Amino acid sequence: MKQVTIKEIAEKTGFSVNTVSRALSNRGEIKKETADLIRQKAKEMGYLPNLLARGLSGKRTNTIGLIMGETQNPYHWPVVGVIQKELTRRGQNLILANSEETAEGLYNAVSIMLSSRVDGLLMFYPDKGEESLHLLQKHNVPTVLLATHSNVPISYIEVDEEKEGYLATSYLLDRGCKKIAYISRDEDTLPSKARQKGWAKALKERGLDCSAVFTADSSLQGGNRISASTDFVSLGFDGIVAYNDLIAIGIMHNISERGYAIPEQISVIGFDNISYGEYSYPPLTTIDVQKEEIGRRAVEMLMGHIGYKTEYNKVPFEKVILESKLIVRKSTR
Amino acid sequence: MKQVTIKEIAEKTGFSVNTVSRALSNRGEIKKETADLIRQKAKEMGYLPNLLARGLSGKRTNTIGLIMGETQNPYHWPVVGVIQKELTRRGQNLILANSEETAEGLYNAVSIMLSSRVDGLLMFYPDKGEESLHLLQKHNVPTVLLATHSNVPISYIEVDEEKEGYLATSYLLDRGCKKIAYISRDEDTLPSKARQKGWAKALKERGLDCSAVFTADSSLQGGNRISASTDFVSLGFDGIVAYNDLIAIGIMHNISERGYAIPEQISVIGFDNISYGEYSYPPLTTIDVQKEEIGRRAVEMLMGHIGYKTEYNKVPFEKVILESKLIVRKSTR
DNA sequence: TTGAAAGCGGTACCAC
DNA sequence: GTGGTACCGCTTTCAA
Repeated sequence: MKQVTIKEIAEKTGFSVNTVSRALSNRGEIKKETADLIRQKAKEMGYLPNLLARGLSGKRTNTIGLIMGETQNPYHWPVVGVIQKELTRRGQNLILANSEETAEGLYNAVSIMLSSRVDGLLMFYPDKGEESLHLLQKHNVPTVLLATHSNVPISYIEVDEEKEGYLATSYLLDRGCKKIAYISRDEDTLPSKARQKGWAKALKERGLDCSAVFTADSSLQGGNRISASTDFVSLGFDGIVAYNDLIAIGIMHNISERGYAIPEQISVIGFDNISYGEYSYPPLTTIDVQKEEIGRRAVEMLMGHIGYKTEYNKVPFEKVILESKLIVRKSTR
Repeated sequence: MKQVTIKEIAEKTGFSVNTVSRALSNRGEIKKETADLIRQKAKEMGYLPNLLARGLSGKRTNTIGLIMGETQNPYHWPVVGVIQKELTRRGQNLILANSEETAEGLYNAVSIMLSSRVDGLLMFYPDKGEESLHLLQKHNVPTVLLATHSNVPISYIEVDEEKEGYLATSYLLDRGCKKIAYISRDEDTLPSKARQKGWAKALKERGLDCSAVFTADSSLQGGNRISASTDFVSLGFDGIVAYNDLIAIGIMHNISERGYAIPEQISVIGFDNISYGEYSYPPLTTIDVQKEEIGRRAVEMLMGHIGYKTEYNKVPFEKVILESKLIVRKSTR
């Protein structure tokens, strides 16, 4: 079907395109009856605004870009879910792209967003590809980083991962663990390093050795694999701090398969509090990151920045650090 | 930063906007040196095409819409993942919207897609809101439904859920189960009904009663809850066919907590083969739906339809039914 | 092979 | 309050 345009509505109603335009975007001075009549007619004709045209001529596109990385990590979805909801609620549309977790992929994704003339951008930043961030800055696009920060002054909502690592490790220590390994993620990312740092700090405080660092893919399989190739229990470990829940659950699976008892012989703790953790075997003790809150705050902050930008033509720098808390379940003694 | 336009490039290079346009979208006749020179200059100036303008004047937007429902169901993630990858590979952009799983939400989502002038649409159809589908038809937008079908002639990729239900139930029966319950999802959706039908068919074939239908939310919690309020084992059930893996895992969790042994006292089987299933306790026997394949085929089909439409100005109707297969793990005897 | 000019569907500014 | 009109940035005839 040929799309109905405001011009056609103008012809049918006898008003000018200008008047029709204002009636349909309820803006500017216009008599109420005129507006009602036009809207009525528009509805009848099945009019749907052309967002491309609107975005091209207007100052804003009412479109926000979201760049994801690991689509398969359950951690991200609750964040994406609230972002979607919050944006819809505010009448903003959403364009999605993926960084493929490479610098090049990120650059492409950012370029697409820029080309799409998004009003603002939300991204899970894979802490590589600073040039992408510079590009963003150059184009002056309001951006909020989700659950990370960068060296470039771009706003972000994040969590204090080092503190999380410290919190988790201290808990294991308090419960009597003596030899605790840290499982980092494959590509050493900022959050993984930060949690490791917190882990090391807690161990050092008690005069313990902090060299037992292993590496796994950020996935259930990754956890399973590292445990399959490394028999933590027989190596004398009685505690494992895994970079995230996915890895932790993978490890637990393998440890149980080997016939060891969790938490009696070894405690396992993860991070993120993904929904599945409550249903793993045993239910996973973890550090809860306020995922929904990250999404909500990020959208709020972004909208604020967009407003600020349209007013003063510069985008502010702002940051928020959210508190995480321990969720004790059954994988730790 | 002010965006660079082709007009500016035209001024700098001394060519006309037309020539620049063709050089940048490598289209039409143009001397190679001219093109190279223009592209070079464009790069230098940091030119990024304005997709809004391009979409407005051209025939296509190179943008595909994706409408999701349950963002939180892991079942969807791999599908979305490949869709994203496949679209990126083909230079297509992605707009995301959510139906909130209501007819109204779906209608809004579809409207946004139409307003965004997407070339094509992919959707997880929550089998309600036929009017949304009619709207789509009216606007002649190529659409492929993911993992469902509808009464409206719109193309789809789906699985034969009834057959799946039959397959799962028959397996339990073959392994000696005598009394098998079906857990449907809260809102009786098409796939849930279809699997139930298959379950009933298998039972009837053996002259068994098929009235034991319970209902749960499509979530881990939902499964846990129904099992918490209904002690299946003490009611004499020795088998459970759950609408999906999420519910199945939730139920297993609760059954284990009650102190019953799976599969010795009761077998549990799910559908979808989500990644958690391999790591649940016990590892879940399930029916594998080819999730990546659904995404891949859907994109392929959609692109085909878009091409067809630009040529003949009508969108074809096509359907694909994918085979599912049993994955035996440890939750069934 | 290249250029001029007319849209694409809206918005916004300036008259009336 | 309403209408005329010049754009927004790009593609697409049609000429040259």
